[in-house]
Amino acid sequence: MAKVSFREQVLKVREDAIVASVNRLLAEKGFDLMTVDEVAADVGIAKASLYRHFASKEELAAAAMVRVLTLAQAFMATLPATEPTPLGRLKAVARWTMQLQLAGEMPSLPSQNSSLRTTLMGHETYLTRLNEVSEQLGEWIVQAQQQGSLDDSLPPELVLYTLFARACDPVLPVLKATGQYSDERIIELLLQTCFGGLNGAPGPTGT
Amino acid sequence: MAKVSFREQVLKVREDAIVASVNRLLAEKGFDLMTVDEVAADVGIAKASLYRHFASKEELAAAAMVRVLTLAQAFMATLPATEPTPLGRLKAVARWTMQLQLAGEMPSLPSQNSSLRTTLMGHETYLTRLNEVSEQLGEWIVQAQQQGSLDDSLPPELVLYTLFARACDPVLPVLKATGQYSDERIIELLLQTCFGGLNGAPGPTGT
DNA sequence: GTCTATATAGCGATAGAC
DNA sequence: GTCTATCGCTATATAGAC
Repeated sequence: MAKVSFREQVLKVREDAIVASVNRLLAEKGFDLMTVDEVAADVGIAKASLYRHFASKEELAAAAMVRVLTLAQAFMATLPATEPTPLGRLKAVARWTMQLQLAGEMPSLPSQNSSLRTTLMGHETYLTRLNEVSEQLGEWIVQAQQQGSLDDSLPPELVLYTLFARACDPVLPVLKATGQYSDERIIELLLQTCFGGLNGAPGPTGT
Repeated sequence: MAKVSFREQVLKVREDAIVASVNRLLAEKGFDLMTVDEVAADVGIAKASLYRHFASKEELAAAAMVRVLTLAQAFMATLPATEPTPLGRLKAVARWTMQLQLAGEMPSLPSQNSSLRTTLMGHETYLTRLNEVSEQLGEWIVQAQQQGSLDDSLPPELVLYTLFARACDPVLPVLKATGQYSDERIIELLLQTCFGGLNGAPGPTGT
């Protein structure tokens, strides 16, 4: 295992550079508009060389998703030390995803592209990472509901899906485009609408 | 003006059929994956005939958006008779958009496709309709905030964008795909998370 | 393993007959 | 105004030299 380490490390560095480019381009243009030629040009290699590392455009996107999920896992692992409450950790994760989006590093995949979904649903590493992240979040969600800091009338999976959806909420780029708000203010506003809702927390709920 | 009415009415019926097909296909596959060949096949005419009515694929999508916005306007015009409060009207609109999505008739446009955005930003009818709908919603938003039924610390435009975003929220199809919830339940859950937030209304806000 | 050059295919749009 | 047939372009993916 240590024998081929040098060549393999060089390879890994190259592939990391590729995935980083893919990640940025996915965030900037989305999967459908991103072309493999662009990726190759951005990395500075020929397209054919790219296909030596990844079998298809879909595999490139999957690698970028794995990268982001791994980053999320690393961030979540630090939270028990800084955030004492489950709700605090969930909000910290939501804030982290929004910061990623503001930084132009949140890959955006169309929910409808079937060839891409097929690849993702057959991609073991992606599924594993997604599962691990979901498990950890689900744990915190249930704990927050038990503490009464999250609405326990909501199915935990709905809360999970909502957090995933807010990670790529189109409201964020629209707010950003108005130029009226600082990045910090955008994040605070979106956290407010996500967790507190539009009604406002202490006010009336009904009607 | 009355002279050509018959031929023009025939034309209009044909075009309505085209736009209805486009609307359904946009909801089903999204703009990027929808092909003009499919539209022609769905309507039952040749592609060249389609291009006699609409200049481009982007114009087709714009027509579908105008259709939906017009339907929304018609629905909103009925609300003062049935919904006494501004918040009630906003919730009714949100519910209506979710029903449209559940019915498979909410066209989904990518927020990133630039050629499409260019066409939309130059499409007078679309811009007018969009403006009218936004104006009416904005009015109700401000009223609801004044009554204390919507959080008045949120910029009204943020509330507006949020309502637009929830109209095509990806959480809805995901919930639907689990098969665990009735359509009515899905709508209630999403209204709850949108207006009441994840925290739950009477509970603690901070942390 | 990286390159240049090319195969292959799908799609938006149009020509031209009727 | 509708059709069939086709153009022209772009993008994924691959062949083959080095």
